[in-house]
Amino acid sequence: MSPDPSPAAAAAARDLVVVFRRLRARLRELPSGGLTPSQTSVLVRLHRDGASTTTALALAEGVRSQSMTATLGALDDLGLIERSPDPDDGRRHIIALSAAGQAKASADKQGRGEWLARELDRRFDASQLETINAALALLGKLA
Amino acid sequence: MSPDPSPAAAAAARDLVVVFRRLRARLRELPSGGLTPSQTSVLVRLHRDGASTTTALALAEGVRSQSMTATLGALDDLGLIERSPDPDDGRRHIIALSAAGQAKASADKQGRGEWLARELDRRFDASQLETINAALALLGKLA
DNA sequence: CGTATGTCAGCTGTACTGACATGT
DNA sequence: CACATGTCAGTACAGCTGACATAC
Repeated sequence: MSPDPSPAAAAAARDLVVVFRRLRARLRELPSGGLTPSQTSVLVRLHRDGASTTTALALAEGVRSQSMTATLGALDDLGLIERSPDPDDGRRHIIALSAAGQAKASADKQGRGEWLARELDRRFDASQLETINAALALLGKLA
Repeated sequence: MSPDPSPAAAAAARDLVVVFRRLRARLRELPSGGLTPSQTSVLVRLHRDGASTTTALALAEGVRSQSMTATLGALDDLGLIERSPDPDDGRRHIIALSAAGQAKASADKQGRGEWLARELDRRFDASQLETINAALALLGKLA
């Protein structure tokens, strides 16, 4: 018989899922230039951090490599990335933005890819952003 | 040409999706008694807040009524809820836990339904929980 | 040989839109 | 009549596991 959770913890647990579900729905209805949310996320990451590999991208996004393969396949079909063999390790492929991918990532700064960051700046001041980042750091430890 | 987002906002935007994706994956691998996360969420809500209707539950969970219908259909098939017509309004159905649903919701306090709340209590102190709740309140305004 | 990388195929969960029957 | 409630059907997205080829 474990004790009941504190009201603060119960409220947080209750709100976490709902808040995030609503944020995702909000993101989904933004202009995206025909890309899905996960595709946009990878495109923006490549633009920000430069070329990478399937496994590294999967780790950064918090998904399995098989899931990342699917996302990269879609981006490849759209001609937004280029997969070239790593000269140092034949198992690896270097994932880099194509010229079209570069252009799309830049254009997307006005769209979904950067919407959340701009919105956070628009709605919140520095101390509120600090609260959000502190909370994210805490929640990151749970996973 | 909008200005680049602040570093704090960019970091928050970057981490938000990944942290939540990992939390969901963590939740998914917990003992669930055969229920999916969305089913558990509705079951726990009915147990906590009492009987409701399809539309009210959809609002509370932040989804469309059609999506809630699917979740309720699954719970109904499992015999965990009962849908009875509202005597005051023939369009509405009262959604209530069955005896089996009551039992399952109680048992689930040790499982997924309450895991997050217990974990929050275990890992964090009152001021950290306050930070998390403050951040969730802020993020809720975005959606 | 065992290990790591990447891919393909198939499955599940979740929410969506559109269309519809029914009751207020 | 317009409007609200709930349902069914079809679709999209995103993650998963298992199996496999290839390279270290």
